[in-house]
Amino acid sequence: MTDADSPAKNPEANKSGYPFAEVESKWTKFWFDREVFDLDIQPDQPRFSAALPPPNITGNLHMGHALNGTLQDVLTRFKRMQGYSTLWQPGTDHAGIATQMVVERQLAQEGKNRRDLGREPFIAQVWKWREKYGNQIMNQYKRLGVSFNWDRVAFTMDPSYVKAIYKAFTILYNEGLIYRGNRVTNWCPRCLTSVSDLEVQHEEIKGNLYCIRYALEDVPAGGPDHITVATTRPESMFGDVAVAVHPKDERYKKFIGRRVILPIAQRKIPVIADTYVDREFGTGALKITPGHDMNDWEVGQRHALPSPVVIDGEGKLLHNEFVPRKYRGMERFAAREAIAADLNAKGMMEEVRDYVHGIAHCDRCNAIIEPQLSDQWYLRMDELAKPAIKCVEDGEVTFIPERYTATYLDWMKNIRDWNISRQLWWGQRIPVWTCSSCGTMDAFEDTPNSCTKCGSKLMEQDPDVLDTWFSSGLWPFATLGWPKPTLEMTIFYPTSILSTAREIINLWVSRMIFLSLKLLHKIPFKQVLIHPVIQTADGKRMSKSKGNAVDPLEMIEKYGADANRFWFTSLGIKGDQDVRFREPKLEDYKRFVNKLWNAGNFVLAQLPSGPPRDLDRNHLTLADKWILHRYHSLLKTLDDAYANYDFHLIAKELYDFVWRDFCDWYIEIAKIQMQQKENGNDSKDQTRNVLQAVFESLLRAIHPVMPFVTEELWSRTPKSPLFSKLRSIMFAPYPRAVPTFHDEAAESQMDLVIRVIRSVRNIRQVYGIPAGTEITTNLSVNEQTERELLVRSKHYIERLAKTQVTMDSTNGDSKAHTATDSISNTTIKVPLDALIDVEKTKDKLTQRKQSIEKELLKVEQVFNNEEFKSKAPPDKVDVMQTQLDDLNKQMSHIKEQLKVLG
RNA sequence: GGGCGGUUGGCGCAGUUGGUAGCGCACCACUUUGACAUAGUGGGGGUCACUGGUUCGAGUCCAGUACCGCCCA
Repeated sequence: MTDADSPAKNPEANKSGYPFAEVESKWTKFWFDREVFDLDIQPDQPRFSAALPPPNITGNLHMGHALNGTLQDVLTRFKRMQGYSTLWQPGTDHAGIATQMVVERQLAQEGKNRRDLGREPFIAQVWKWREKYGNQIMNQYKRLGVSFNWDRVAFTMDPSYVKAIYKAFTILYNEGLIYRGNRVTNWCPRCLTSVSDLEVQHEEIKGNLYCIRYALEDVPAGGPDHITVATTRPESMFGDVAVAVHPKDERYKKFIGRRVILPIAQRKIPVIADTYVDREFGTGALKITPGHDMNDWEVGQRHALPSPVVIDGEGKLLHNEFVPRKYRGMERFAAREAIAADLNAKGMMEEVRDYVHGIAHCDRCNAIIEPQLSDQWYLRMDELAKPAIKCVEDGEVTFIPERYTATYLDWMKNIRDWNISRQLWWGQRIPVWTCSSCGTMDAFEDTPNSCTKCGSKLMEQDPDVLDTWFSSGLWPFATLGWPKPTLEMTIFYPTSILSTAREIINLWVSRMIFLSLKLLHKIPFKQVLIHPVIQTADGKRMSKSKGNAVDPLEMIEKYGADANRFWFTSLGIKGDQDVRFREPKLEDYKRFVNKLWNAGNFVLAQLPSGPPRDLDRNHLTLADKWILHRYHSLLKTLDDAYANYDFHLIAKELYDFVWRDFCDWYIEIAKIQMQQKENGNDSKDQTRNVLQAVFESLLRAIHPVMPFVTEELWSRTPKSPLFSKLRSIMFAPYPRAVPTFHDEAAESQMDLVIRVIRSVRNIRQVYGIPAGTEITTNLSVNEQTERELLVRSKHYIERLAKTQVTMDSTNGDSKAHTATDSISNTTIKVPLDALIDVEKTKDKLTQRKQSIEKELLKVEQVFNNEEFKSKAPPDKVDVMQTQLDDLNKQMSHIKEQLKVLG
């Protein structure tokens, strides 16, 4: 920093307002050069720790990241300033499917695919990609000014991290919690892998309900010759093994146990009874296709039926004995059309109805999921879920807002076994080896040299990789070095909070909880903060594919990081579950930063260089006491707001204090005081001391929310030598409310002065008195202390209401036109003389009279109710009485004035 | 189908334990006064979605209805 950088000494810089881009790049560089973000463990201090939900390496920073990053940063900076030893763990996850897809797309452009390359070279290619682009999102976070421990950015494919995963896997495997299962899973025919229940999105699709006739093998005399089956998926019919009806369905009872002939294929299949069938759906008769439907698979298991597979991994009909020759190799939707047409031609298609239903889509590529029978690794959930439910029910882990507890518990209590294998190459390969000689299969933390049973060197590793969520499920402890007993684990685990989006509660939060409880016998975090979702201005979900997503980096460039952070903070935690993006808000907060900047430059210009002097508490003016009182009240409110994660309150309170109390009132009064001789002393020095004390401390109070502008201003603010030694404002103590600054009297006295000032300003405007015109205000006060207060505060009123003030003067009473108002025990009179337009004034007064009448009516209604007086608490009655008196007084003044005007 | 949110001036939202409805933007009028026109000052604008209940008193508590949205099946 040189003097030339200082806008306070460079008026030209002021013209364009706060130069956020320069300030941000300057301090980002400074912070990283000085390594302020490196972990600094102070074992004897209280601890605060959090793990950043690791973004996907293929991703770019979006609004959700920016919001969540800001909220965590606000908390972390706050705790750090409060003296906590803090750890905020950043990093990324390897995103199996997403990353593999990106690299495969790259290969496709060169006309290659991953199989041409082979597994090892392909993985090498992915690593190359990751070295080049994988840290993009972390760099984008820098623009937000987040105070991660940047020296410890982690990655789920780091060697130490992979060790943790293999450790976790073998523990679970050896306890029999991981098993190989053959069942129907969600299969993505585009990604060519299975995915878990949570990785499919149900979307409403307009389709058809096909009602197909399955002929009965033996037609009973006089009876129908077929059963009509309703299905949305005729293409899977060659895999049918039964027709199911409800056992109590009178229509079909007589067919149970008989056989029908599968159309086209001409295979005979039984009619079975199962309560799974919904009698209301379609015709009440269902085709059962265990190889391609999860519910059908369960029905098939119950009835010991086979599970033929008729569609392959790419969604094409198979070349096997179940599929008639004509359809083999046909794409599933083409096959649907062809089969429907053929059934129709044969008179087997009874009806085709329009039908809207939810269809599972792949979360990653949006292809329609093909449920398919396959061998997968599963994590057995019933035993793992129990303690995970208990720790939340017992309040060991709490959700904020509390209502998300229900979301979590509901999921945990109905949890199903988790498919943890993926048919991909990018990821942690499942650490299970099978001996080619003796067939022994086992899990290993490290690659085995030979079979533990027969000693053979011919060991073959399972080809699949683990679900990415399995690895991110270990995030809070694997990043701290588990299973090694590190200092970080001892000090910072369990972490203090986890802040994340609600859509990820089941996908990630729940998995971290049960894995941590199982592997470490500890909860991973004490609190889970669920932040709102940012929607578009018209309340739609932002999505890249729809092109309606707002880029936070663009917004940072346009409005500055601090303005964006202030906005994110104002969105809070406890309010709505959804909030809307509205650019004008960023404009507002940009102005707010500018306001603080300008106020800062004014204050700094007033202060002498060198360390500040202590406040002389015995020589404070009313306004001094008032601003100190207001400031310490603010600190108290902020303290409570932080404790409750009321982020929107933090933003609102800071905004109001800076703009209203500090700028509008105190700075304006400080200007007066710095010109005024008071009690024979020059009050300038004392006012400067108050300005310095409040402003310097205020910067620290704002810092967690807006690190850049506060760092810049604080670096130029005179402060105690102790503070001057610090590398950054982020290491300065967060200000605490000091009770001795609490001053109710100053609050109410200043409030009265402000109301008098406002009354005079109002008279000026209401009567259309031009700004340049001199006016005189006469105050008559029928109460001694109030009178003394106003005499003492005369200079504030004169300057801020632009008027001369006389006390108890009769001068002006003789004038024809006088504006009158009353506040508390004070009557305010402004002689208007020929300054006004009589008709216009009468209109205004009549208007005002009407609005007071309205208010009076309301208050009187309450007050005249006898039951109110007898049943309401006395202090409430007093308040009402005062209100009533005030309104009556105002009313009589208006009536008087109207009379005067004729 | 189950669970959960929301509905307050033109727009976006605040409203802690029930006690004359607030804020920002926009709007109208006045002001370029030495921190700031990205500003200052004043003003207009709402029967708090609807119905019923509890209460002296309901935006606030209870029950139901409607609409919008989210999650799970």
